[in-house]
Amino acid sequence: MTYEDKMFAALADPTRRAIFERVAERRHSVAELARAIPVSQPAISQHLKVLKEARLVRDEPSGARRIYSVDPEGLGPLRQWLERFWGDQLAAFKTAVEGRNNRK
Amino acid sequence: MTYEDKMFAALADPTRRAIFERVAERRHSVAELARAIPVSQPAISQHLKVLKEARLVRDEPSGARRIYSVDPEGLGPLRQWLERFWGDQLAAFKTAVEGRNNRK
DNA sequence: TATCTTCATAAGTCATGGCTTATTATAAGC
DNA sequence: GCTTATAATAAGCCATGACTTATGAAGATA
Repeated sequence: MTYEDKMFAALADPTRRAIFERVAERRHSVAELARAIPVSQPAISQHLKVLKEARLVRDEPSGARRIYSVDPEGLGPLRQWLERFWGDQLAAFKTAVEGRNNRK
Repeated sequence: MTYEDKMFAALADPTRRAIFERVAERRHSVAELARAIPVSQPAISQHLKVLKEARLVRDEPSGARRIYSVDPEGLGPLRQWLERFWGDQLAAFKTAVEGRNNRK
């Protein structure tokens, strides 16, 4: 599975996106996330594992805790993917408008 | 389920992304997509339904065929979501670098 | 009208994924 | 050293989702 696949798959789950969004805001320990989000601690750990394998978050030990933070370059591939289509989309919009006009 | 949820879920599947990418390039009929992508025609239709409900593609009848094209504004929400984090990501990168420097 | 094409839907199968509880490992604090 | 806190992993459950074949509806073509 490519990283692109993993990234899209990781962001597909709402709970996991919620975790990512919190981590993006500021670094969190697992327990903090488990307190903030209504799923069990193991569920949080499992989601973090998926996010980590998609290179969206990093982790760092801090005593008994493990601090998760955003991988700074994590969303790069998503941005690149999006930009591949952004120009195309504008072009498509243009031709769509033109098509509508021609049809009249 | 919100449109944001639907959009991320729709883009999570590789086959469905492949369909979207082809449709983004140029408009396709269902049969064309079924010829190009190694799944059955019903599978294509099912994927297109998901993409349509996520507002990523539009369809238009053309005789017995049905032509699918990109919804010009379809990726807008994804772009907005991404931009929410892009600044944060750069900031996080900055603080990460600073943290590394301070630690030395 | 009869046939062929195109596409959507129905129904069923199978794998995956998100969740839980139970358990274990490691570090901190008394 | 013992207990408490933190987090990862294991095992199992259940819903969802991606696919298939079968079928039916609607338009094109003869």
